[in-house]
Amino acid sequence: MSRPGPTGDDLVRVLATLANPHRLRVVAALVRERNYVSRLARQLGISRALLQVHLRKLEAAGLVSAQLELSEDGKAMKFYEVNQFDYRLTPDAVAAAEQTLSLPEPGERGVEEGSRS
Amino acid sequence: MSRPGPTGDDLVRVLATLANPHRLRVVAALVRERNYVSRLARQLGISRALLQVHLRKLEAAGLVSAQLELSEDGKAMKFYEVNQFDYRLTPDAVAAAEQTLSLPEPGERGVEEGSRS
DNA sequence: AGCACCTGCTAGCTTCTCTTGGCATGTGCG
DNA sequence: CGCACATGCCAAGAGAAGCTAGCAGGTGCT
Repeated sequence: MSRPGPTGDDLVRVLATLANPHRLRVVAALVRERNYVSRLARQLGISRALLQVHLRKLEAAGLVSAQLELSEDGKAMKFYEVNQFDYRLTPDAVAAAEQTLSLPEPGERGVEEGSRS
Repeated sequence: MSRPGPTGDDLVRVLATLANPHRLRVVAALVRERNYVSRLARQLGISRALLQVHLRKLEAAGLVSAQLELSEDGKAMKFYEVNQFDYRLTPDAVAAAEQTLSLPEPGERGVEEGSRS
């Protein structure tokens, strides 16, 4: 129950987002501690530009969220933290999500069978 | 407990594999019915070559498995079916998996802090 | 033989993702 | 002012993924 079941498209987006070592590390790091971009970048050992891209994707997928804050010494820092989420991957869940996928594109198929045998 | 918790790399592989509309449809189709390549391709409306690539990836990720069988009329057909799987995606699960990721690559970070403030 | 169906492989084009490097802005401090 | 640190954006190259088209082999039926 609980989740109304994510849209097929949503699921794909989330999976694609999480299917990356860097983003996995980012999420893990944010789970342990709320953090701001520059610091996070230093800790993870990656460039800010790169981190930002990943954070952007994570945010777009709804996995993390950010809020701009001012440090004591007046600098503006963007803090990120993970959102609560819980996706379950099972054959049935996949089958359910599949039904809410957007257009496969061209013509449909019904039962294109009926020839041999 | 149950699941020993998938390796970070495993998780990434599975997520990357499932993060694709076609593969999601393939899995969904196989959940409903065990099927062989050519027929599945027809039903999904995609080329065999393409389907094979996706099936290969799904198999590599351990999500489906195949077995070669002979139809009554002697033709060799490769049947695919979904494997039982159950991955859970939560912040903590991600944090746990992250620890078993292979080499981030270059130098580690410890506490590269310690400058300002 | 010719046709219908099954399987498998690959060269090659196209498209998307990742990642770097540079540049711009703003604030506080010596 | 110049330095350190924070944010943001973007052009461009490298590499990975997706997809098509074509060819190969094999079996059974008419």
